[in-house]
Amino acid sequence: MQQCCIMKLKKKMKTVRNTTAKTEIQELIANSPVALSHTEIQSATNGLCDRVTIYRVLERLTVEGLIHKVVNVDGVVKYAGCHSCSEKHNHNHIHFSCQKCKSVTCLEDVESTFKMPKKYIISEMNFTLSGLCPQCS
Amino acid sequence: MQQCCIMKLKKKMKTVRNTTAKTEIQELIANSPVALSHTEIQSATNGLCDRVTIYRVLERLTVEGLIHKVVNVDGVVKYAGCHSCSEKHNHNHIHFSCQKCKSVTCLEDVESTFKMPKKYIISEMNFTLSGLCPQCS
DNA sequence: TTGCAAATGCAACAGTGTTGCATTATGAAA
DNA sequence: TTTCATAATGCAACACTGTTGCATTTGCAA
Repeated sequence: MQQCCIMKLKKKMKTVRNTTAKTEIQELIANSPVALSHTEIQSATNGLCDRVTIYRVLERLTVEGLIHKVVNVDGVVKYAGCHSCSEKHNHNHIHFSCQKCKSVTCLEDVESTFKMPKKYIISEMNFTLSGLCPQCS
Repeated sequence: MQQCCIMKLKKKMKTVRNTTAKTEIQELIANSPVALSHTEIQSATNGLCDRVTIYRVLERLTVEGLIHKVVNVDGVVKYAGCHSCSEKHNHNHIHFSCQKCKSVTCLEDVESTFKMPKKYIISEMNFTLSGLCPQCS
């Protein structure tokens, strides 16, 4: 009886499946030097799957910690691959948004320091700089 | 003749008008301890003016440098009053977004330092921390 | 008080993201 | 290899956010 219940619980565990859409989108983001928006991914995949599927794949990849979700200065949501997150998944680096070519890049080697004097509990950071990237300046 | 031209040029200069909507929205934001979204402003003003007018007033106030436009970690656009910008209008301070009560506050006394090793030209910053505010922690 | 044009209201539109539901297809177990 | 539960997808429809055009209203300077 007890074992029966455990088996039932085990069966309830969600198993992750690898699909064409998921694989291609993940590779696209991983191989891109800049962060990509949903629209950009949709154009790049070119009818690979439905608009909604892209949203759901991006959601899944973000939850699984395989990609970063970055909100731009303009409020545009972009997704970037985890390049230096092999040891520990880390969202807390600075992103740079170019005002000319609209590219968003992760500045994973730039660290920011600041002191919080008040009783705030920090769990997430989104530091975005905006200006001109080396290509456009 | 010369003077005529100058007068014509002067006439072309856009004059700013103070309207009920602009005044009330500006006061609402100035008196709020947290940054407000368009929806929150719409609810607070309660039919004072059209939805579109609020967008246009917010745009105008931002351009005139009377309020700050802040993009949240979630991508939600909020507007905050300029409290310590009397001498010099300054957008480049840290904002804190509470995950519990959803409030966004300006941490104008917290300064951040970082070093940029690459050839980036920085013109704007959007530093947003997310977590629990003193009231919710 | 008059008149220019800044500001508004309304309608319509575009972009982004979500949800429900029927259908497809993945991968583990038989 | 085949079977099958269910994860994942496609489609339609919806909600929310922000924009644009245009006729009308209203602030303010002359």
